[in-house]
Amino acid sequence: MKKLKFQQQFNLNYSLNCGQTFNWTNQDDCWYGVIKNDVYCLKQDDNVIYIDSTDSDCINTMKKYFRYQDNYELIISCISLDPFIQTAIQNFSGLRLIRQDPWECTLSYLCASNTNISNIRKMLDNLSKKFGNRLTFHDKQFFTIPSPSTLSNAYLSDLIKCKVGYRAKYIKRSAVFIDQNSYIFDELKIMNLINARKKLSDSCEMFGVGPKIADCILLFSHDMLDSFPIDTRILQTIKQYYRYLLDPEMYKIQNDKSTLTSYQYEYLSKIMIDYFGPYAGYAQEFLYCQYGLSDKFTR
DNA sequence: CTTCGACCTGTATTG
DNA sequence: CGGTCCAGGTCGAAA
Repeated sequence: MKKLKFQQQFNLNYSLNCGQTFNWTNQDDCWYGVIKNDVYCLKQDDNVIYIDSTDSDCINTMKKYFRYQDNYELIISCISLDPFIQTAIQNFSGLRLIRQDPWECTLSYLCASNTNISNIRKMLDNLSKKFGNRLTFHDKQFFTIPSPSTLSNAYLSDLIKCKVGYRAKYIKRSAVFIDQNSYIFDELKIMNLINARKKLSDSCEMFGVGPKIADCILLFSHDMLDSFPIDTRILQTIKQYYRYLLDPEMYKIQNDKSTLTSYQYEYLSKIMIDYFGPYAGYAQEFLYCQYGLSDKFTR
């Protein structure tokens, strides 16, 4: 059992359970999860997390994973721009962005289109059980996220058995592409958000990755903290609370159920990033959580 | 550029 | 108990 003390605010539950990452489970009063090829068991007490793991270097892994070096207070002060987000920040104080492995993140969000969080978890769980490596820890079984090369060799019919539906072909083709072009993730890291999003969603063979999922990949696994993924929740939030930021001439998103065109997406993204600034991604995460919370209360 | 429908699946909501 | 809708969107076709 090792300890990691955060100097600034940190909340393990919010950070692991807010829909950034999908392969942590709460068992026996402890968060269990797999990163790369190791199992981690995490508990929080005040600003200390207690770590039990198969990873001998788990402290450093956790520091990277939870963005230990981020100046949280500074980031919060940068994005605390209006009463609505201030409320969200208060409700979810200690929520942090997570730094995921790029392929794990890509696979997760390939599963995320047009579905809900519990289903995303199931899809990833099925994929890991069928194609990942089994790990044993605390007499429990865990499975690694399957590698690009494993999934590139998988039969489409076996992927479909994992209940991923029409996403199977996207997963297969993206796995083939990443397996053969793994340098792409390094290339993206030195690009700016706009170009990286364009590259991921348009110009490389990442089928199933549009602008929203590209933004998630860039925010959660490429350190692009300005990335502001716009999903249905965030779109509703913008419509309700940030409509005043929009140019009424540009804002023609009246019909509720229609999804954003890429042109509209890029416009809204630019507006929100201009507003929230270089840490817009943190703002997005608070707004995302706030929407889920208020949703529960109004039901 | 936009609009439209199709798309797997599981749960919740209707009637 | 069966239809229907919706959930962290994307793709391809059509005008």
